[in-house]
Amino acid sequence: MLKKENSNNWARVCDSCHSATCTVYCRADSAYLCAGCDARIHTSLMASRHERVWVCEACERAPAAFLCKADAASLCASCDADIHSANPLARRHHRVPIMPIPGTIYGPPAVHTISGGSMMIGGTTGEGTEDDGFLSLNQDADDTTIDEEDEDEAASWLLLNPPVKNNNKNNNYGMLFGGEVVDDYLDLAEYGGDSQFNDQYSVNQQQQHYSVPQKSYVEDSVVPVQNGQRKSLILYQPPQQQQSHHLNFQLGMEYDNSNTGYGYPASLSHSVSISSMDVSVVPESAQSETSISHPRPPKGTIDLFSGPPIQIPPQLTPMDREARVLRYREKKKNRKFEKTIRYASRKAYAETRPRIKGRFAKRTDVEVEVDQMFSTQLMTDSSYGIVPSF
DNA sequence: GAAAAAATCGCTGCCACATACGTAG
DNA sequence: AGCTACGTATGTGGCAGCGATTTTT
Repeated sequence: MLKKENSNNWARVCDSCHSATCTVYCRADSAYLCAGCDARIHTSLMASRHERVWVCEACERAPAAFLCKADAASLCASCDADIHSANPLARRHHRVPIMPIPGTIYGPPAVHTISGGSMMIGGTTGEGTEDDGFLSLNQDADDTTIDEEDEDEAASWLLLNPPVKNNNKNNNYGMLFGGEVVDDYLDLAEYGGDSQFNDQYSVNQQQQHYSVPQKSYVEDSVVPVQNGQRKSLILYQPPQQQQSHHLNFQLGMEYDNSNTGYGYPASLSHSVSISSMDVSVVPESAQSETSISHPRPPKGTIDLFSGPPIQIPPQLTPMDREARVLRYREKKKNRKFEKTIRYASRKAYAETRPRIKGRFAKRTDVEVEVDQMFSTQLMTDSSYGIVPSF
């Protein structure tokens, strides 16, 4: 909805080149700059310290004042007021004051000087990984937007703490270290299904290894909900776990908390809050695990979900944060959106099954006989049997 | 420009039944 | 421990229906 207004002819042009549409506003220079000019001007160390903010994505004429999480858009005060007073739904959009863009966003990565999750609000961190998109000069504005969203999404993960449901007195759940989230959060559904419970971190081990999932058929990734359900969960953290740990980061590696039997309780959900573009079809079992926001606790168990939300403030170091963002991006890149067929035999049967308006219909006796004859003949002709399940 | 209508899009539930899985004997 | 029988749960695809969103009038 914001983009409609972007197409107008009133977008402010770059004060430097006077040709391209501006994307950032430099407060030090009091200048609106396009991506190219901003990169050129602010690549030097001194200039990179200029405080800049994104230009409002709606009017493209004023510095952004707020970041709307729902729209993933930076908006000036005027547009923010207009857009978010339009209807009750819009009013509920979570907006935060926009933060200045740290360092140089187009050149080499800026040195991390900001710690903690709140640095993410502006949508940039100056990270310099090859694919993080911050950003080469050749990349266009769309890429910028995508990377903003990507970064913001990653940030939203980092800002949250994972739920830990304490129903096993011997487990530390492998989820928290010094108030921070261990792998399972960013590695949600790395292998899907039960396998996520195998992701473990060994406090006293320095070596890392992959936890081989027992059921590896679900490869889909799950983006965690940005707020709401998971936030409201109670975190438990054994005191000794708070002391220290090594975050032996390697891209794509799984941590191993071997002294945890299960990283997650089975009833814990990975709620999904993603756009329709990000929706991937997953097997029903996996889907159910990821879509039930508040599973009803079994009888005799304590409902840890019903209490007031308790949040432990994030204590991420910049290195931790960077590691997680990288891991998040890696996983996002490897996400699979195809539907995973677990049982080919069932697929084969479903495809041959008679339907009425798309629904499976009962087979008549004649159809059953014909089908049996057909399948028998096939077996004799080509040794065709039941499609093996996998 | 605003409002209403129409069109489009995306998600969800339903159905039957072979197969997987768990339990008891 | 291994086997069998039985009951229950799961997964599969295409369509209708619904709500949300976008486009047209």
